[in-house]
Amino acid sequence: MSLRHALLGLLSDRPASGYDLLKLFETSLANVWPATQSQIYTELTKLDGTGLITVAAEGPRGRKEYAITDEGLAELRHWLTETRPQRNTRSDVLLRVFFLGVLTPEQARGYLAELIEMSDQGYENLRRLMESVDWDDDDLSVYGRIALEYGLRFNAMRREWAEWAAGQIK
Amino acid sequence: MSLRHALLGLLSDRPASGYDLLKLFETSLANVWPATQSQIYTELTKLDGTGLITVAAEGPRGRKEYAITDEGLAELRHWLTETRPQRNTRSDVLLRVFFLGVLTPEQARGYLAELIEMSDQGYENLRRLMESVDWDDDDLSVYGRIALEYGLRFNAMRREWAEWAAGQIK
DNA sequence: ACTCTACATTCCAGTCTTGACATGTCACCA
DNA sequence: TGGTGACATGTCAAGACTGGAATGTAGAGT
Repeated sequence: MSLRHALLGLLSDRPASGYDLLKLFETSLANVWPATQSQIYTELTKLDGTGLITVAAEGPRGRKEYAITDEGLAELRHWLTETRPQRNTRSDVLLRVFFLGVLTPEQARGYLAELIEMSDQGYENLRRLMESVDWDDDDLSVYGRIALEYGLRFNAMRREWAEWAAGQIK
Repeated sequence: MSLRHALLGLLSDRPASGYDLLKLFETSLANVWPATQSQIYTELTKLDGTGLITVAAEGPRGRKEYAITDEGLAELRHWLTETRPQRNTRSDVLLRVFFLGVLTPEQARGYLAELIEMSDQGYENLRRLMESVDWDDDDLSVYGRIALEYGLRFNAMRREWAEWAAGQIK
């Protein structure tokens, strides 16, 4: 259950409402840990209930601005330092590769060609994002840029692999 | 819901029991689409119910050997050719990177050092697997090797990225 | 005869996730 | 004043996933 920690992480930077957080998920975190609106609001209510966050202010339109508590920050630090990432990564993309044998070689190469295109687009999107953001020196900027670099390298790697793979067929 | 297609894919190679499939998931597919025993048996029952697979033979100890039907094979091909992979990939590893700012630089570098080690171990495990399997010319061998190569490149990429990232801190 | 391991399946409670539906408010502009 | 779009939250059903408990059989070795 890392959604909890994703929310704690975002709130550790600054207080925010559910709506704010939803926007943050749609932009910065979308590639790493997608979450829907209903999930976010549900989890915020739970976090509030367990005292890891608290309603710091209320605004117009029923806006509730949540802030992380000391307890929440401790939980976030604990997650970062004491627990190992081990979420089994599921890859829709790679799963299909295993079964390309049921298709014709042409179709299989077609699938890999789509992956190449997908990787190129992913790369381009991230490159544009990299340029559009004006990076500060604050923590989220530094580590956001590091995560973005990961995305760039990942897409480049996948592209090259898909090209190599297409050459392996038949 | 790709577990369904993972099972169809494995059964397209040869008939198998739930137990056989569980073993296959534990070995070959574990890195790509992990599934638990209860999930597999539940899904097999559903697939049998919708006619995509059928009980081809019964063996000792209540063993039920499932085989893919023509309808199932059609569904598998449809999934491979007509639907685009778009499963949002969740990355526990990368999510943490976003929030390393709440730690000290030393702790953050410590996390990246663990990622380096994790990547090295992943690489080594796959390299050993690559050597231990005696690869045939059949489809699952060809595409299994291609998927394995992906894993090797992925781990190498992640290692290099983590090294670079550690240098970016502070 | 006995025991142990691998084989083999079924069921369940609880949680996570998806994709809606429902409801209402504020600010701006025409 | 009326309409629109962004702001803002809450709830629900259905399906996916986790982790475990329960149950039993066949075969291989001692």
